[in-house]
Amino acid sequence: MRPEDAAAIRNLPLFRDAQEETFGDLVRAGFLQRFPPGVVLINERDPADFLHVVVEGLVEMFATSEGRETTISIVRPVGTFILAAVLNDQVYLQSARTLEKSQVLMIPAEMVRAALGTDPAFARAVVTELARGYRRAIKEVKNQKLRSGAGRLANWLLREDVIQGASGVVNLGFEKRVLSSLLGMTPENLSRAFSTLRARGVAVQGAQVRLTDREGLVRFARPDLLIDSDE
Amino acid sequence: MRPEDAAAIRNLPLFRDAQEETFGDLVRAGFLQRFPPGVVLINERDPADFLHVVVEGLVEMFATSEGRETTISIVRPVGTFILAAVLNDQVYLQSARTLEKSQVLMIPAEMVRAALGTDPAFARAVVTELARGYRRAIKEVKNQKLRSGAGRLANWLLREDVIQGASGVVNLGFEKRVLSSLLGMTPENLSRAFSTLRARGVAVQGAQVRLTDREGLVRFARPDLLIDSDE
DNA sequence: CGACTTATTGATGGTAGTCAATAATGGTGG
DNA sequence: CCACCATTATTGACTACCATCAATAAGTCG
Repeated sequence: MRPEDAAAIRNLPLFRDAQEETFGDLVRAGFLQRFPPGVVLINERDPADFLHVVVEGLVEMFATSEGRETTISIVRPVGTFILAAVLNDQVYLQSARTLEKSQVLMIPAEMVRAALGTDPAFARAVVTELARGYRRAIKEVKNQKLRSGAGRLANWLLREDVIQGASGVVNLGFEKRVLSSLLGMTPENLSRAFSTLRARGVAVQGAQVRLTDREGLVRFARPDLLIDSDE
Repeated sequence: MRPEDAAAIRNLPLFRDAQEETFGDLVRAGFLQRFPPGVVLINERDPADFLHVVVEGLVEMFATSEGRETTISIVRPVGTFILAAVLNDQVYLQSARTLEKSQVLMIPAEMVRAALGTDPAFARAVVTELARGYRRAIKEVKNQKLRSGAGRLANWLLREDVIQGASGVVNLGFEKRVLSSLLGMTPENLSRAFSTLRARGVAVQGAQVRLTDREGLVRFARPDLLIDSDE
């Protein structure tokens, strides 16, 4: 692992306050692996063997049931996934696949659970991280139950614009097919939702989306801190 | 508080492994209050001041945005709510109101956070409980995104039947209006979903639902362990 | 370049939301 | 206990949103 990657992981909220020894143990026990795009890293229903940290690339968390599939979230560097399953020693609820060439650190679940007992600061960080994930999931339930497809897209665009520097140009980091699944609609419907937003100053050109009327889009989207904010 | 109530709370996964002292501190610092039906106990957007334990009665967790409202979950005795907001010292994402005459133990958030640091067993239980809540929320996202209204109703009925003793008779514990909101549809649509399920042996009579063709209902509902199971 | 995947657009059907009217239910006060 | 009233539940008609199917266009990658 490159030193700057180790530093980035160390700086994650989950590891920032951990003791040096705890962090060292976890990273030493972990495997850093490289994967090409499109590789399934974990399968729902499998027992949770590793905590995963996306060091580089892009990972899609998705779930299936009865032949249908939906994207739950996108994990960018440096982010972790499936902490909950690891902690309670359960099966994964979600599958994960790489969307790009990616580098993933895999830490044995047993090590994570052990560290919980020996490092109170780490335990506290785990609590914070879990609570954050829980609240994110509740927000997503609200997003799905209280908004239409176009509303979800509009709010996603506004949020993504801020994340990318509020330049008014959003770069979709992945295929529209994936975005549609993340937003809970079909690809066809996403196209139509984009058309609907054209009147609100949303101009799509390939993977680039220009927001030319932020005010108007906000009026339409009606962002809600209790759904769209990070905290 | 009646001794049997204290015992029931002590037996909650969240408190079962806590030290006697921790548990005593928390309960002594708490207020046990009685509320009539329809009282709003907490409001989304308010800072999280208390961890709530439903000792008796029934509490609806719900959320609003832009004039729309949806039920997120129903908390029965003995269950807790809004642990995540309490732990991270944040505002509530959900509101809570009593559906029946209820008795609620309110434990100051500060006490809970303090106990986290002094009682490792309690901290471990908090981690488990948070992970459980997180996974429940992810399952609800899957339920909403992967299933139709009638599918959600069918699976809810099957699950509720098991909870109530698998007698084939489900007693709705609250108004259909609330159930419809919990399942993510309008009351009118819930009525129609019940009609749809009549062909699958679902007979509604007021608050009682008789399942006369469990096999057929299962074939229609296609329950999924990764959505419908408790763990 | 050519084959394959992804994106868009149109046509159509189904699922769900809204509005309105009526029936059933439940709580309250007499 | 009953009558009354307010709320809830159901049903119908209509509309809006979304999924599916199909065809074409646009990218992408070997």
